[in-house]
Amino acid sequence: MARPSRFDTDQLLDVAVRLAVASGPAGVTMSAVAKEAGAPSGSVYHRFPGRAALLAEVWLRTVERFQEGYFAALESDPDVRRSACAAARHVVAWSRAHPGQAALLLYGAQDFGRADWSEEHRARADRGNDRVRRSLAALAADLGAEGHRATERVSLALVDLPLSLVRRHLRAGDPLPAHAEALAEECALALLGPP
Amino acid sequence: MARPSRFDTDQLLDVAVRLAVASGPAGVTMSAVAKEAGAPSGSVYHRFPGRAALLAEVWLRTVERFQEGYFAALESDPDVRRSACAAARHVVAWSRAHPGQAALLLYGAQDFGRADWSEEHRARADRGNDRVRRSLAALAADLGAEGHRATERVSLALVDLPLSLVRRHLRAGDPLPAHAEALAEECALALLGPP
DNA sequence: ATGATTCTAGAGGGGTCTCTCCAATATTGT
DNA sequence: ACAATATTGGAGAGACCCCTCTAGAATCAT
Repeated sequence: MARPSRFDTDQLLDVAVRLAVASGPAGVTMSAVAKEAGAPSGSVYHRFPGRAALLAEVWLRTVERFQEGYFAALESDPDVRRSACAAARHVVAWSRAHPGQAALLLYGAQDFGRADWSEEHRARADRGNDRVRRSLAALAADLGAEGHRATERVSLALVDLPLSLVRRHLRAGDPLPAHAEALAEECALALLGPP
Repeated sequence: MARPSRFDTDQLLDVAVRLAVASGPAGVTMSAVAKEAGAPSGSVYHRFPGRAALLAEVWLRTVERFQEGYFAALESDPDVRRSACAAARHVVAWSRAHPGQAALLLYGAQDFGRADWSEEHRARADRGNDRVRRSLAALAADLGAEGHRATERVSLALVDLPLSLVRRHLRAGDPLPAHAEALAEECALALLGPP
């Protein structure tokens, strides 16, 4: 029904990921993406109405890809503690498998200009965040510890701490060591407390 | 011996901190600092040879101010576990006392353009990092657990996890809750394992 | 073939930022 | 009073970036 595209959305987003890894979110400019993809700026603006939309899409695509497996891990086992371990491991394993996108995950939505996003993009981000929050609260409840504070501790164990482990190595430039998944699991179990 | 300065270094760095909190490291531009301080750009360039130097100074000043108390906490008690608790608490307490500078601490040197820093600035950053690494390794040894992996776990307990706790609240925009220090301490103890 | 549609292609305006440069100015030591 | 000096004050060049706009090319449906 029309001319075929030489530069499709995913391809441009891949370029954006590379640029963000190399120079941070600030390095993801419309002209940098165009140059790196070998495309004229017009093609980039044809796909994305502006820089804010590009940044939103690259962030949301990455987060949603990560969360897909994360949710699966969180409900992977009838034994809640085993699910928790799977979730902690998933953070590390996914980062190992996708080091570029993992580097993005270490930033926050704010670093990708959340304040300038469209209403839809913000809603999409909130949807994902809420889902994570609810899943972690449910897991905390299943562990027998309810309340805001217990959920906070579970979040630290299954999200922040594994991410910190990843950050520590990616920031230093070296790949994740072989024992990283095991370490994330041990730490998560220690934080969840005795059964 | 000369005309008195209307804009001294610390004053300009304070402005830089405010800008970084508001718009991230990318918002710390020479012209933004000048405008926010009510100074002409020439005055800013008189204090700092360029933007890289300004970013390095604002980052290093913040980190060094934080580390000052952190080292004291790490060696505050003959009982190693008590020192560890003090260190974990310090991260949260310092962030509570200095929310602006704490927001900077959640970034990394790379976000402040480390790649463009002078040799001196980089050496200064390395010196601080090495000192932290050594202190944590010594503490790990005192706990009876030696080796790379034990040090990594101690670092997670006494640096990354308390920082994650701070990040979680600052990113959301709310102040640190009253129980934050206690939570950091509990989590740190859980990660260090049984005595 | 023809028109409709989708996309490429890139020039250029308007803005911001970094950094340089020079004149003006206020203070101190003598 | 006067020279020395550290600093202010700001204009402006050059680079980069965001975005708009127009022209044309490639494809599909009829």
